[in-house]
Amino acid sequence: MNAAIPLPGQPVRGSRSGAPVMALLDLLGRRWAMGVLWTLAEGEPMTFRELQAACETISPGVLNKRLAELRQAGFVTRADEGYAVTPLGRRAFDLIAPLGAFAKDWAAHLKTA
Amino acid sequence: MNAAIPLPGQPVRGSRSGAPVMALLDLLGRRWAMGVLWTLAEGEPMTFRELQAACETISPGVLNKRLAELRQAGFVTRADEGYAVTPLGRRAFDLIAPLGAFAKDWAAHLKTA
DNA sequence: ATAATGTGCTATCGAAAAAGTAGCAAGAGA
DNA sequence: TCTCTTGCTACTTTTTCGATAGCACATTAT
Repeated sequence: MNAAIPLPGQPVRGSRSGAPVMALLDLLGRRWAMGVLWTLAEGEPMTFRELQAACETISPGVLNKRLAELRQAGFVTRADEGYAVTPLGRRAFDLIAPLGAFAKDWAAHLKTA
Repeated sequence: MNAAIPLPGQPVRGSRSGAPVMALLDLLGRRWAMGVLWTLAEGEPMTFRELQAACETISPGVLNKRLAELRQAGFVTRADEGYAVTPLGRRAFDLIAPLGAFAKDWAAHLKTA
């Protein structure tokens, strides 16, 4: 019934002791988690439906769940104008942002190989 | 029987056009994908069972599947001594490595808040 | 006042993925 | 040959996801 949100210090996937990085990987490794953060960071603030449309194929139930998790993790907040990333969430996004450029190299690499 | 692995240029979660970054987020956003890459990058080369033990709670079926995906994506190879990351996989790891330090800040932030 | 429309979700249900456990085939060593 | 290790595969249960329907509330239009 309850799906616990991975938090540092508690047993999570990959670590019974809840090593912070494993808790983070568990949280961000859930389907759509990084996609939502990525999309929101590029277009905040966004309403629920805007976010849903931007993600193209996400279902409302999953979006709602990911938003709840990201909010509890302190990465996202909800203001009057819609959802936005917190300063902490912005830092997280800044860390995964370079993946964009890398992904292009990766695509090129796959074509060659 | 075969679950397609996300590739740039093909429809993936978050993008019908297969934007490289979305394909990458789909691939790495699968359960355990980043954890396996992380663990392997820190201890390569590793045998199947070493990797399994290092991940503590992964099941062999999932590990096998993630390894197959990561190999097809060009991030991991299999040599005589065991599994290892490719130069491309190393680059990917280098990008997510800063998450380790960030995770500690995040843990501290959650305690304060 | 009433109806129509938009927003933010929640509910439901079948499908897919992951967790947990058993065990097998192949090779090494005793 | 018997045993042990390695690298998986198979199977069953549990969890998560995906897709769709639709409800409560607010706003605007008639």
